[in-house]
Amino acid sequence: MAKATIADVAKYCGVSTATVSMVLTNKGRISATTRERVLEAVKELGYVYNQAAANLRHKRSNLVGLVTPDITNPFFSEMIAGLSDYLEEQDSLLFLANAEESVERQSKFIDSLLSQNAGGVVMCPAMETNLDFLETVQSRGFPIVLAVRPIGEDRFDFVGTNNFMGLQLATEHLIKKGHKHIAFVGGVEISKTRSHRLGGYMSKLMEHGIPFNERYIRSCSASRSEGAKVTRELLVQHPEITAIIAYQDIVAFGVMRAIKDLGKTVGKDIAVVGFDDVAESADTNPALTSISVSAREIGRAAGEIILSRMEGDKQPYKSVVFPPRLVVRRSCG
DNA sequence: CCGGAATTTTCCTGGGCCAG
DNA sequence: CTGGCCCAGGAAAATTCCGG
Repeated sequence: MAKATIADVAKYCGVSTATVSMVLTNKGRISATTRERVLEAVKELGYVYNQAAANLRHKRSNLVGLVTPDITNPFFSEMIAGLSDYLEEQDSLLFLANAEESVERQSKFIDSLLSQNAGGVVMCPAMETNLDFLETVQSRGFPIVLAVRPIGEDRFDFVGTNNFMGLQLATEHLIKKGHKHIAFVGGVEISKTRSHRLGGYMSKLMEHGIPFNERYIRSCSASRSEGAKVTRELLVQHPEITAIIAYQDIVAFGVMRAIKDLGKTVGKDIAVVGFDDVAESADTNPALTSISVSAREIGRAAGEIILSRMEGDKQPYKSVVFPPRLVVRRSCG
């Protein structure tokens, strides 16, 4: 049995499809009796409003795509929660893609968004993303909002945080507590975000006349185990280190584990600061001091921009940058 | 009988029109 | 006026058509 359409409803109660449509959308002038009959027929036939057909008619779409490099990363989960909250409030729908840092998967996803008549996309672009491709897509009327990953802010709308400042806050905090041997663990070398954070770190060292030691800088992928592994090596080679700033909280969890494994105490022997202020960070033992970047807010703001672009907002590209905050917990003593 | 061309179907909307 | 219908219109798949 085929799905009921507006025509079935119309036939069932002896009116035209136009009338049914007007009842369903609360437009036009419909008598109360007709309205009731139509609604009853809808219930009787189990008719479900076909939004896709309506969008086709309107030449618009309520579908928004989201590309993330890693949905298992709690930072992105938070961001997605913010975005999907907002879209839901606005009766829009989210299409999610987990691109895993693959440029191919990313562009394939954009192709399917286009063919699904989606209205736009929020992207946390993969690290080697080709901006020309995105710009072409955008110039053909498919709005794109870049989020989190700071690349090409001047050619697209952007929502994110100030990574430079975030690491300045973290570094400053540790320096004020008297630390001189502060390491930086995590992130992958090609990441622009990482360079910004490193920049913030170095600027504060310099400001306080602390020599920069490149052996204190270690990269690793975004996982606990990697963070732990790298930290074990680091601490064995450099026992003078008294503080570690992790590129992100997940890595910080690994850092803390490694410190414990080496028989030292987090917050007493070695201070740890994370980045992202993921929910779990308040619950670790000791709780993790972290840089909060309001991932939810970033998600919401991205949603606001993409929907307004989809409605034809032609203003120049804008950047919304949420200032990071230092959240002090026990991991720094 | 084939392959490409033309038409219909699928869904819904809304301006304009018409009959009480 | 009021209440309701006609019909075009939009993309692509499904179907029909038609000349060779």
